[in-house]
Amino acid sequence: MAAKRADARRNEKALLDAAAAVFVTDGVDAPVRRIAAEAGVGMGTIYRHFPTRADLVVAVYRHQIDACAEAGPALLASAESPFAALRDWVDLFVDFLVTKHGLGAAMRTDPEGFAGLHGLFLDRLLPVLADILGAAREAGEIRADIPPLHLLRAIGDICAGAEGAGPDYDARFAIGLLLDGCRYLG
Amino acid sequence: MAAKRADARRNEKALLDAAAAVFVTDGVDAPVRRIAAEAGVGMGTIYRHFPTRADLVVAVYRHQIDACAEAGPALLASAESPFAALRDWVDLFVDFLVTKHGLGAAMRTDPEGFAGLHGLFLDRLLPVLADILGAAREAGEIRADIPPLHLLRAIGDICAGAEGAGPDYDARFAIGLLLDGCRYLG
DNA sequence: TTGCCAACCGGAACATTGCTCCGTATATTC
DNA sequence: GAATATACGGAGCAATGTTCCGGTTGGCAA
Repeated sequence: MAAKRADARRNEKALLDAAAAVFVTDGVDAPVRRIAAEAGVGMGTIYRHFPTRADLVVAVYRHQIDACAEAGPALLASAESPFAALRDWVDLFVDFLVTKHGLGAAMRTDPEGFAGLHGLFLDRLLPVLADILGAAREAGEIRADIPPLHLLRAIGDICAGAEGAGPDYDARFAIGLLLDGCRYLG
Repeated sequence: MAAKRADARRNEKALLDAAAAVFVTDGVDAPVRRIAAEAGVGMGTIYRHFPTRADLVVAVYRHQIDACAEAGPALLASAESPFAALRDWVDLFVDFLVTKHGLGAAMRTDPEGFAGLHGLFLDRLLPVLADILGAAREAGEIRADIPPLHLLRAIGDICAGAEGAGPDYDARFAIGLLLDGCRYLG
């Protein structure tokens, strides 16, 4: 594992910065050429560093996902109850998602390509949500049969769909409904 | 309003049939050329009859949406309770959505273009859902503050996201959670 | 410091796809 | 059967993803 050349490292960082900026304004579907231009590099360079668009997306968002994951235990410790912690953490997750224009649609259009990002979500966030759900279940606040995967996906899908839904629609209401559904004991 | 020429009518029907077939196999994002080829017409013809892809999609799915809308009152009359009718009708809606590969992603990628389809959903389905929700509310089965639009969108988004989610994920579970959330009284 | 080579870069070139435009063909009418 | 309006087909343009290779440069050895 030889060290990369200095120009390679420089270009990689330039690409990450450029991609982060362009993703915010143009969404994750932004043309490759635009990202390359923003970074001041050629087409070849972007494909050499990030063979697929998903590789670039993963690299850009990885630390944000990590931050969300790491906030879980703290919320569980500080919140009034496990269910309150669940609400807080879901809020955090939603905050992350709503700024990612087109991410959901992109992941749906090209599921194979985004397997890496999908895996990142599952590896980092699913255990955190599972812990919080477990605590809430033990406290008797929610039903026993809520699979964390189902809750996580549904929240992600609702956020993805909320984009550009007009001002009279609030994704958080539907997500609140979902969480209330977890507490419906029948 | 002069009558269309015979060949024009024939081609329009050929296009609708071809589009319906191609949408099932390749999704609503299928290349225009493929649909034109399947119908045995040229590029110009498809764009003359259906200026935008959404026009074609709307034409293909309109009667399916109508059928779903018209089933609402019957379900409300025959089901055990308004909430049971709600569940039945949502099942119908989900059945419709899960076979429309890529529809959700397409509507998200190009919200303006699919305004027509979106309007169709709102015009035809929203009143039906509103009626059912109203009956359930009057029966005291659900909360009073559930906006039909929010429920409809959330269901659509979850279905859209469920596509290609792997065998260990069931969109209907999350949707059941959503409906249970409607009955959580607090 | 200088020279060499592997690593890296840039962008031209190709493939796919959405969409338009116009010369040609045909249905309809008289 | 001729005239006319309508419709058709597909070539062509633009945007974008992706690959490939000749040229360039950073890092190391002498």
